[in-house]
Amino acid sequence: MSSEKITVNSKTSQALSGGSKRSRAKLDKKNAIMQAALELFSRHGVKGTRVEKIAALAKVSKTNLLYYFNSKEQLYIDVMQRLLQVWLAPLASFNEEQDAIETINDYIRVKLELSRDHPAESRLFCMEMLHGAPLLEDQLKSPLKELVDSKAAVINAWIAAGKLAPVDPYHLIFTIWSTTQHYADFRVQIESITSKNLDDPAFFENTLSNLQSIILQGVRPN
Amino acid sequence: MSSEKITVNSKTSQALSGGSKRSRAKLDKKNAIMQAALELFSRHGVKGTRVEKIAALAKVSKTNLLYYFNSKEQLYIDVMQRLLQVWLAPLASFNEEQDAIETINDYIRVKLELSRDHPAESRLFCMEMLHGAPLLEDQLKSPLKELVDSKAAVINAWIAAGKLAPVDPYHLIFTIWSTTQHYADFRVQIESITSKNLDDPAFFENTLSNLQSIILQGVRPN
DNA sequence: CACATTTCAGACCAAATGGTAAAAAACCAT
DNA sequence: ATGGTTTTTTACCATTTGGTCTGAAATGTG
Repeated sequence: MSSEKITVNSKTSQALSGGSKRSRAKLDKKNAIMQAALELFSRHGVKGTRVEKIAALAKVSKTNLLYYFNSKEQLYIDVMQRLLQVWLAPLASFNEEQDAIETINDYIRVKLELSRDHPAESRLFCMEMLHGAPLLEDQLKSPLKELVDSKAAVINAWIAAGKLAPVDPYHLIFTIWSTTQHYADFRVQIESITSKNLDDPAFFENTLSNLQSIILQGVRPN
Repeated sequence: MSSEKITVNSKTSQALSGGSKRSRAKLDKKNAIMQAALELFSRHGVKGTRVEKIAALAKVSKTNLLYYFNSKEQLYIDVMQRLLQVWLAPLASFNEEQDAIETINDYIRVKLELSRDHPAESRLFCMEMLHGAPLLEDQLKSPLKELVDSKAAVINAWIAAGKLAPVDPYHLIFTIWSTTQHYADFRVQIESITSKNLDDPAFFENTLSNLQSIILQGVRPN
């Protein structure tokens, strides 16, 4: 009860007086905690992560963490909430007026950059999916479907205009999602097999051009 | 100690007298437990799964489960062990003498069938990857790399013979893995967006032909 | 600078849960 | 049947761990 009120108050004060010394430190700390939580949740799952470990990684005490977030579950929800914003943004750039091939190439690049720069987000999203995405039911169901539907319409328009080969837009989107995210989620496997990782710029470019080539041209000769 | 001996004895008796009433029931029970464990582990992770729940799903008592498997961790290891055999088998069919296009098409189909028929296996494998695959370090590192290396050589031979467009074989394999497994691991998302699932034969064939088309021909027109 | 308010850390608690001990039941060969 | 072996159950324990309580320290303000 009381702690809930505190959380509400803190958010309000942040929103109102964004620059005070206190609320600044508070915000920094919350961010540090969420970052640490994201890292650990995405590796070990929510159940597999001890609050103590998150606190240690964020360099705060366990009690202090619980002061900012009412419970581990609440922290998880907050982390997922923020994650979704980052995660669903890139797709919005699909636009009928743009060049089809270029847009797809760019999208593949952006998604692969996300895998390189935000692997924890990718893993956590993936893990939530494996769990059956219980708490994304509302978040995802309606808004995501509408977003994808609208982008599928764009792709269909490209196809109708002869800019793309006939393909089911949904499967194309799934293909781009899966191939790019794979490099974050299955990183250990990929490193084990190739002895490289996406942080190596050469490997990144090589990966990118191969994915673009496969998705655009395919592997059939000629 | 003593329980370990029991396990060894039981395995021996199974191997020697495969048909006795007891060892038969025992084997059935172990299978039921492993199946239940696979299902729950793949959804909630090892930490997120209570032994009691596994037992309930397998219709045995918790203690009885612990009688067959020394610990939850041991059960997990056994489940992963069995899973790996199923999981890595299909790749072995790649063969230089076979037709390149046909082999790849077949492989995509087999992998997609696995996603349809063994989604729990796919999820558990995926989850283990997200965790950093700690216990696959030895299981996977060397054998898998060698297997993939040898198949990459086959693909390179196909390319040299003009049967395939020039592509990095590793990225091609990763692409096939990621796209097909995606339909098991992100099932909820895919169902949410398309309102279909792989168990629908029409959707399965549609998915299959789209994946084959993208990977072989790409989406660039003409 | 003194007082009120916010923030923190260490001790502590209680529930959840993996695992054990020992007895009871089921089973099988002789 | 019966003696011994294997499987199952009942009762229980010990640890882990999310979360709270309390007193102290830091902080901001009139």
